[in-house]
Amino acid sequence: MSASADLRFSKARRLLTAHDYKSVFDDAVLKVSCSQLLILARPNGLEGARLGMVVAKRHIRLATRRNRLKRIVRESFRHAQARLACIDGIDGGIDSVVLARAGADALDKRQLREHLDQLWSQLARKAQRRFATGQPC
RNA sequence: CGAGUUGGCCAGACAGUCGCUGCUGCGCCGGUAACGGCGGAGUGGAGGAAAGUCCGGGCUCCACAGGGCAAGGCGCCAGGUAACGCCUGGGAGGCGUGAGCCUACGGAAAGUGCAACAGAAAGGACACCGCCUAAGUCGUCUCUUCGGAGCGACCGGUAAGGGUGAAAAGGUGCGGUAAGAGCGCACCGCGCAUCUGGUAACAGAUGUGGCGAUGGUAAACCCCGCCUGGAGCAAGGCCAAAUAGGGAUCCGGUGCCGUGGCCCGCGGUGGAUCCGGGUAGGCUGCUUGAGGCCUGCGGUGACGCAGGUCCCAGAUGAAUGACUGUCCACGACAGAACCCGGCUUAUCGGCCGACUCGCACC
Repeated sequence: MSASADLRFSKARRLLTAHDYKSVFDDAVLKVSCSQLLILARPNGLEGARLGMVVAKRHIRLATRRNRLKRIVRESFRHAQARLACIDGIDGGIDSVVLARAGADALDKRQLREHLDQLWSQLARKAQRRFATGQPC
């Protein structure tokens, strides 16, 4: 099957351990954001993109709102992952961590999806500019 | 029909597509195997509060002879329960026309404390304005039938009335009296005794006391009775890379270093295996339970007993979502994290049962 048709989101597509998260935070060469969200990312050298999330209780108090936000982020990543899996100049996909800022739960789901889709496009373009110039990773 | 009380139930529905996760088959790959990975199928997948973490248990580890003290909690009576601060039934007091609702509801004749302002006085009544002048004393007063009478003062009596206050020392009425007073009586209240009903809380009746015995406050100290060891699933158990240091056994026909003039010896150093240790990580605990539903029986009820039947989340960077369409009442509060029983708080609406009041009609 082709990567572009793959909309699944198995465990191979997620950051699972504290190590995975730490390596993204320590080497976040890519960064895109809006007022409610921040995405840090780096190439992972693996086949396919991976997603992690940090939604702090400090910023979003209610568990229901946190769950809702995570679901929306996962869903948008699921649809956007093909763009992050094959980027010119990178051998493999990129790891991303989505951080929620205070007020992220004030957006409705449609607004959130729009913001996220924009951010994923920005991230793909940035990655392409950063690495397509021949700079090895 | 309207207004209300109370008990219980539901928590948008359906279809399609794309996803997540537990379980059970299937196929392929790796592996001696246990098992792991990938693909695909079927099937299960948040709540009435999952919440607050306020109580009570189970479970686990630690501690523990017994008794006392301290500290904290609870507090009408009886029952239910694994247990409770919960629930049920009953009593008492309060609220409501009523159905019903509310109550931290033990003790103030063991002690200590507290009560602003007002008021004379706030706790063994010491009376401010009043009321009274019977008994006693006095008078240079008035009258006199010469016995006294009146008036005034003193000595006193009193707690009816006024006023203050949240509260003023039983209440109301009649008698009584100089005026008054449980001083006497009737009824009510209160205390005590006996009897009756009730398991009891308590209620009723009768008698009795004469109420200066016993004002309030114990979510003030306190007293009495009962209860309570500590920590929590990051509990606890198992596997175990790495790494520090450790123990045992074996191996070189005994190397190297030290001690020494040299040999033996002694100490250190090497390799292998095993033990122990336990970090990262993984597994387990982890969902079959004081379990749900149905029927019958016992009980006013909470609930209990018996039989039948069902298996109904188990994630772990953390699963229930997204999109499209149709319909309607246009969808609130809100997300399991070891598990139960409660309480409390949040909440759009809807459904069912029982009962009360008002109006209309028969």
